[in-house]
Amino acid sequence: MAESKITPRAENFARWYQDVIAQAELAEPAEVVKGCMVIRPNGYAIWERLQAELDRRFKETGHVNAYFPLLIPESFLKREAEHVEGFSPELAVVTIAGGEPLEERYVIRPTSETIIGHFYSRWIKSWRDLPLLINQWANVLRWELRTRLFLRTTEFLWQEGHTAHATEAEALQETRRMLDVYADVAENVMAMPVIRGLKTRAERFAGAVRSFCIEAMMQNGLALQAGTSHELGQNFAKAFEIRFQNQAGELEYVWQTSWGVSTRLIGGLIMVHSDDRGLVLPPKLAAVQGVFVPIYRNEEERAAVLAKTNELAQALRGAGISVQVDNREGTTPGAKFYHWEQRGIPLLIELGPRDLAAGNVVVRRRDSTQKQVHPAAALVAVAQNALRQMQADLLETARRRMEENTMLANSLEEVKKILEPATAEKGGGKFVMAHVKDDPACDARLKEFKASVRCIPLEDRYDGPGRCIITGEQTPHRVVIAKAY
RNA sequence: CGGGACGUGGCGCAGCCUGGUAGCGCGCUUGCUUGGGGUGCAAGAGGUCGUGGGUUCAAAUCCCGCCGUCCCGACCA
Repeated sequence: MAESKITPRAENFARWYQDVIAQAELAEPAEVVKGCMVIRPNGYAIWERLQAELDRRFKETGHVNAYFPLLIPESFLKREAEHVEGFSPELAVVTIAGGEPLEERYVIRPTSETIIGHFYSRWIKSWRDLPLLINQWANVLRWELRTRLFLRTTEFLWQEGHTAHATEAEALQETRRMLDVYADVAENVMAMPVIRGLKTRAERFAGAVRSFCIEAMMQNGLALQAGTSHELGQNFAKAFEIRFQNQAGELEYVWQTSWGVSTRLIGGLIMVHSDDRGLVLPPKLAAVQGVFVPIYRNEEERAAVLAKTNELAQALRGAGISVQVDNREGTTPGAKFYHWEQRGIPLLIELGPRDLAAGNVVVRRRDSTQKQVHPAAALVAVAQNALRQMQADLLETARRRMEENTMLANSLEEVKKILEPATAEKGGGKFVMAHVKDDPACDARLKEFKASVRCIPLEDRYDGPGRCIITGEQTPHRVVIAKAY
């Protein structure tokens, strides 16, 4: 905490981001393994809230949780050609165990398609076994060259859903359904607007037929892939011999999907909402939605103020709002205000002798600089309303920012010009909508100036055919181009 | 792996150029004080200066090696 009071983001966005994490006590770089992180209780509470929201939706869609091994025989990875090619550069491999070199090496899972495929081949025999809808909460490890807390760490926490279906149509439907679940959580829980889309062939998951994603815009205009849902076709089914007997008695390969979101979401949350005073948590994600700061000068006032504070806190809890009373001694109210602001608590509620005498409370929303005085008797309704409104406002603000920073371009030069000032600084980045063919050669051209096709949006507002700005060929869609994390 | 910077109490840094046996801010501990936006004062605890070697009467400081970290690029949820 101390002296660093959050670097103004305009000065250095990367530094600002790290400061928010530090001030809010969310995470630290691990000291033992390069590029890993220690998620502190404040950060983990956010993850638990996300888990709860996701799990609830998974249950509604009929998924069950299971767990598969951390170590995967290297030969499993090699069975799907594209998959191993895509992941081998970033694998950590176990070569020695029990004091001796292993005859077969194990990789630490970068994702679990292969080992789950291995078991699915044993579990699935009949059409009656389908669909198989399993989710796993796990840690995975990818030896990335560069890391950034939450956004790209060597080890990260995620959920990975792995499903098997009898038909291609059903698998596609599943892929889209889970993409919608992700968009729902991003927008309605995290208040982070996203664009649903399809990845280009160059960007799709190694081993997938098609990859769908949700893309979000950070406050500096850079893009963040916030979740993916893959249509795996029969690629892994063929590699792992996952077959079932259909109702006609014929043996068929299953159609699979996989989908995941990770602790990266927390990074996105920070970069979308937080400000120079620290973290900003949307009410639905805050484990603690409100904190009372009692104010008093002497024992008599202390007793009266604390009594009233506790009474109001109970009333809020009774209404389903999670609140805490900051009754620490030896810390001044001002210090407490800063403390909770940095940690993103949505509502700050002051109660002092003046309020007590007038029957009031002072309420401030984290996303506002204004204090508002309300009758204490109305606090429950005021708090409920404020939390609801704050949730809506955060989404609206972020959505407006994304729309205002999205522009159309009709040539590669225009794209380049729009993205040129894009640096790590606030407002530098943009989303550019342009016609680009789904062709690896086009992806390569954009890469020349560090941009990429983030997705081919599913929403139709930017839709419509046109000529590719690179090849001149007719393409059916405008795509989202941006610089990304 | 290329290009840059940096390793000094828990955190952030100064000291290094011009060698003389380590200092500041924050945090922490104790006491008083204060309390409606980071109270103030006082007294404390805490460091073999990343590491190995060299030069020297003497090295945080100069020289060489190694290790590690961060930033920029290639890779990527």
